[in-house]
Amino acid sequence: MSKWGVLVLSALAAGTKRWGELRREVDGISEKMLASTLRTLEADGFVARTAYPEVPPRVEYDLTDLGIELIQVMMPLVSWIAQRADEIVTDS
Amino acid sequence: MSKWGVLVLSALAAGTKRWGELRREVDGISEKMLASTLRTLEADGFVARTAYPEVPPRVEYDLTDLGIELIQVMMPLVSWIAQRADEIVTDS
DNA sequence: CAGCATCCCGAGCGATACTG
DNA sequence: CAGTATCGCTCGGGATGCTG
Repeated sequence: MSKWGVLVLSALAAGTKRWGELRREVDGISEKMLASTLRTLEADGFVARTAYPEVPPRVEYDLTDLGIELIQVMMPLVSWIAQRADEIVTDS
Repeated sequence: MSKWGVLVLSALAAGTKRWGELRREVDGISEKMLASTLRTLEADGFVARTAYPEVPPRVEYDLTDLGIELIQVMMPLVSWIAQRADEIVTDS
């Protein structure tokens, strides 16, 4: 899982999100990357996708139980890295 | 940090290791990847490199305090992934 | 609105060979 | 023993344009 996976997961940690919201909230992500990231996360069972047969179309994404477990064990690491970011020669 | 970074860090968690030991213990890593991984980890301050001016040359690697902190927050995630590996469509 | 298709480029990385 | 040098290919991922 890439950097984008972590960011999308973090965004969804706050609750259900629509495609457009994710696109806006996950800073710097392209449509292509958001799409493929979501497909991967869905395939891995971390997020659930719900499409509503409406016009205009509405699609919602939220974390599965597995996804919730994942961000819970991932959060300590992420915040630790965030805190230590200054001391570390950040890669990108 | 890549997959190799995690594996090398994990190997060093058990204590000081020499180049050859790491090469043998980190399964599947090439010399090039071990070299560049170690250089990155050293630059980021996670591992310390100690070269002894002997013949034949001997170089030892061990975790710094920062590196120890890192694997401590990383371990829960790694072991969680290891446990759930079956349920997840593993990528590579 | 929520995507998919295509082109393209550079970083990542494996294999192999060489060195102090 | 502990690396460095070079080649070549794969793949992430940005830009752009199209669709139901």
